Amino acid sequence: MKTIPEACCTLDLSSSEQEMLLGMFKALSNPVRLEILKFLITHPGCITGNIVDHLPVAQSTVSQHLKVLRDSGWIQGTTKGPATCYCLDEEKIAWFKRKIGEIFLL
Amino acid sequence: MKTIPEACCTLDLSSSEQEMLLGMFKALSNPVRLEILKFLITHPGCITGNIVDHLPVAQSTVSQHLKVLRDSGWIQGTTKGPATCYCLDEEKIAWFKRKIGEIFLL
DNA sequence: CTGCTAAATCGGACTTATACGATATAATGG
DNA sequence: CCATTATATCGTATAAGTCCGATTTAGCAG
Repeated sequence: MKTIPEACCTLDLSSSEQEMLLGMFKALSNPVRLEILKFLITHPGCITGNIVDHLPVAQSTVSQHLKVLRDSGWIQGTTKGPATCYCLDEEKIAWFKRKIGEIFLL
Repeated sequence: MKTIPEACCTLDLSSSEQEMLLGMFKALSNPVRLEILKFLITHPGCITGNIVDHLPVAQSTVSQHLKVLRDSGWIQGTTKGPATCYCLDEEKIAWFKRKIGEIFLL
């Protein structure tokens, strides 16, 4: 027999927060993007070309992945002449960690 | 000119840990699965049918998503008669939070 | 303005993920 | 053993993601 259990607690997460979270999870659901993020953790301020040299994929592919990481909030890119310099987006990452902590109060 | 910056730090993450992390990110990269997880946070111990009633998708689809969430480590299912009772996998979630903290030491 | 370097975007083949209905499995009650 | 209830799995159509080479955009030096 199906008995719907009572909610044991509430969970407030606005739809924009949920969308943000979903985007951040989606961005890191790809092994190449996780590798790029790992590389940027140990090599902050790298340019696209450094990342291309470090990975076995084409330049255009890396560029697409960087866009996903930028759009989702994990990294920030700043133009330095003809190159683009990438760093972690510390504010968004701190937000992510905080939200995960709030959602999973174990 | 491309100058490869020095690594500013190390990041030790075994390949099995990385795979685990990737699987957990991948699992929550889908809006239906995020919704299921949210429901299980507020309604621990629900059975599949409760989740099916709560979402606008077919039973077979929910069952597939539950499998992904189980395989990735977010939830645990225990058989209770003909039904399956789902809860968060607190140990794995704690591991996830810890790893995220270790990786992003901001 | 021209040439050079770095990165981004486009177009397309190919792979993977998601959804559904139909069917199979599994426990329980009569 | 048969019917019922609850899930899980299968087959498959459609949608989304990934990759590459080719091209475009953008900054800078001469």
